[in-house]
Amino acid sequence: MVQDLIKEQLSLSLQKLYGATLSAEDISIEQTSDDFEGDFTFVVFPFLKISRKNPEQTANDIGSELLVQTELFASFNVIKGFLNLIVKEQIWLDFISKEVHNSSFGFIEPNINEAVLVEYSSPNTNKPLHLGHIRNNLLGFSVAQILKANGHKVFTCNLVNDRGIHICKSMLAWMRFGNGETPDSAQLKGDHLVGKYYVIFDKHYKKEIEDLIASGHTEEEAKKNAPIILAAQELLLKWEQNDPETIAVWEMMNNWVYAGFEKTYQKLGVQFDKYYYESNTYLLGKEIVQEGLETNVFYKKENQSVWIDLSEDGLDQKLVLRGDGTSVYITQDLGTAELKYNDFNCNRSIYVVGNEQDYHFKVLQKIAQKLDKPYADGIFHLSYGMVELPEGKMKSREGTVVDADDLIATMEETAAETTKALGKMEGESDSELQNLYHTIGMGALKYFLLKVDPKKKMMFNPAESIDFQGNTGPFIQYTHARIKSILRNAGEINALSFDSSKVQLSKIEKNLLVKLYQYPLVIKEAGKDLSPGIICNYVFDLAKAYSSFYHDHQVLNESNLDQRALRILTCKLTAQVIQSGFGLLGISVPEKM
RNA sequence: GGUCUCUUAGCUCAGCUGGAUAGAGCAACGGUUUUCUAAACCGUAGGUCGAAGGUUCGAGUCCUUCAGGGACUACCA
Repeated sequence: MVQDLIKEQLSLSLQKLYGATLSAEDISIEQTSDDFEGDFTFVVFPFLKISRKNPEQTANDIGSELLVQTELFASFNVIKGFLNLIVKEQIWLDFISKEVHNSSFGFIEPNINEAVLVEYSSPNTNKPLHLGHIRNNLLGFSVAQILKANGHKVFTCNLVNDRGIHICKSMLAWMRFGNGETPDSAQLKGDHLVGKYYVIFDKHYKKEIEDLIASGHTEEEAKKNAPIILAAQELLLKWEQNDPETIAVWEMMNNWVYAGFEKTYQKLGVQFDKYYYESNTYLLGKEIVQEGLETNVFYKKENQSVWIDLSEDGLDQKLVLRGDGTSVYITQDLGTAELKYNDFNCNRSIYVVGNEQDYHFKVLQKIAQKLDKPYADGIFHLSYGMVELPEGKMKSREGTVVDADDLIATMEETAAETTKALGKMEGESDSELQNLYHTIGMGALKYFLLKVDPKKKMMFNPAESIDFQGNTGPFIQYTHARIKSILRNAGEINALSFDSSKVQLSKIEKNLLVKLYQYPLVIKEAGKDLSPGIICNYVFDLAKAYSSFYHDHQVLNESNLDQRALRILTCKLTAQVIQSGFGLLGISVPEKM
């Protein structure tokens, strides 16, 4: 990369002028801001102590030295302590000639030794997926792609929370009020049907609480002693005792849900290398608890419950096993962590889980470290913020959720309406159009969710539908479609080349080439931060740079054939990078729209 | 109460390890199409970066305090 060459040269210059012994890695340069002329900027303020001259003089000295020393630069200018370097145009021209034929431009060579496991999605099986789950799924999928692009061997898994009191609630409601209803008989996706009974349960539960309070009980008592919640708890107990009838209902309803989830996953375009089910793994952690007791990492209280004291680490005392010997959440996670390590042997394990569980994962990692687990340091909680609605947080029980399937359908409808209104796709077949609507609708939704920094909570206002203009997925998809249209009309382009001495770069053209040039760095940065948002911002900038270029420059009608070839190749690489970048986000790009 | 986290334009968000005059999109206003897709392009307007101190040649970015939001702090998962 040019940046590296420049740093080396700067290191040499500083050595020569001031006797400074700085390696290239110690030197940082930045992109020159748009308001100034130049490609790269070197800030000299930190070096005034060794130059013992004023900022301008120092920058000029270094600039002059660089010009004699290397062929890289065309010129430089100095403003205050900022040395702006302009590299020779040939650099950019060589770059496009070379990379336009590289189909994996920007990707790092795979390295088998750097295996990473990404766990994401991890739904409960008592209700359908909502907008928050979509964010989780898209993040997990995208992060996995980004890590692959960074050369890691990546596995993905989904830990399904298929057991517990919440499922029993849906089961109980269905057993009491369902009259044998099935997804087929109700004409409802399985996950929605099960979710329906979760809501029914809650309705009855609330009613019973009200009645109890009316008859003189406190709210707390009422919540604990409502007959229906007691019945649900009894059902859980039966489940744990392997009662055949209970297990049968549980399996049936879970299978309904899985069939429903599968459809949603398909629409979202996510998939997993392996599914884990808590019903299979929830007992595993107990062995680890035993192990920790033997090494005195854990201790037992009088009532036989097992704890760990993390107060020295700034955390609290934490229960790891109940007095009756049943496991809690952390027990299961310890077991699952061990299992995942045995299955995949990854030195890094990323958990894509909401930030409400920050504390839980701190505890999990701490415990693993105290137990000297080889995977302890590799545990990483990719914590993302909640999606909030204008009226606050989403709550399934209260019905204030944006349902995943509904939202996807709405996005596709909007895409269809917009496409029809523009009337550019007349004459295409129905199946192609359906595909296109899906591509555009999902493009809008995915981009909308991924462009926000994962760590931050985000706002979604259902009343204002997701935009298709400006900084959006469809705008970038549209940019791609326009390029493809040019390329279709350009004829044979694979053998195309140009003579650099016969072309000239306008400011806009150069800007576009420089943007393309940055793609590999962007992939690295996104990989380091595990942030799809970085890719979004970059691809948007690229699309904008291209749109400017497209508006101001003719491609196919350019009479200078070398210039024409250069522009066609620039178009080609731009389309390639848009497609590649969007691929990292799980968004596809249409040929026409 | 304690721990963590967030606060940038009317709205939704960018702002890389501290660097030049804080940027986009939407919304508002104005302009651009006989020429490769106007889901586009160009422009105008919009800001004490929550507040106050501090560190630094330089702070939206680092530190402290405060204010306001959110999460967590269960023998729930």
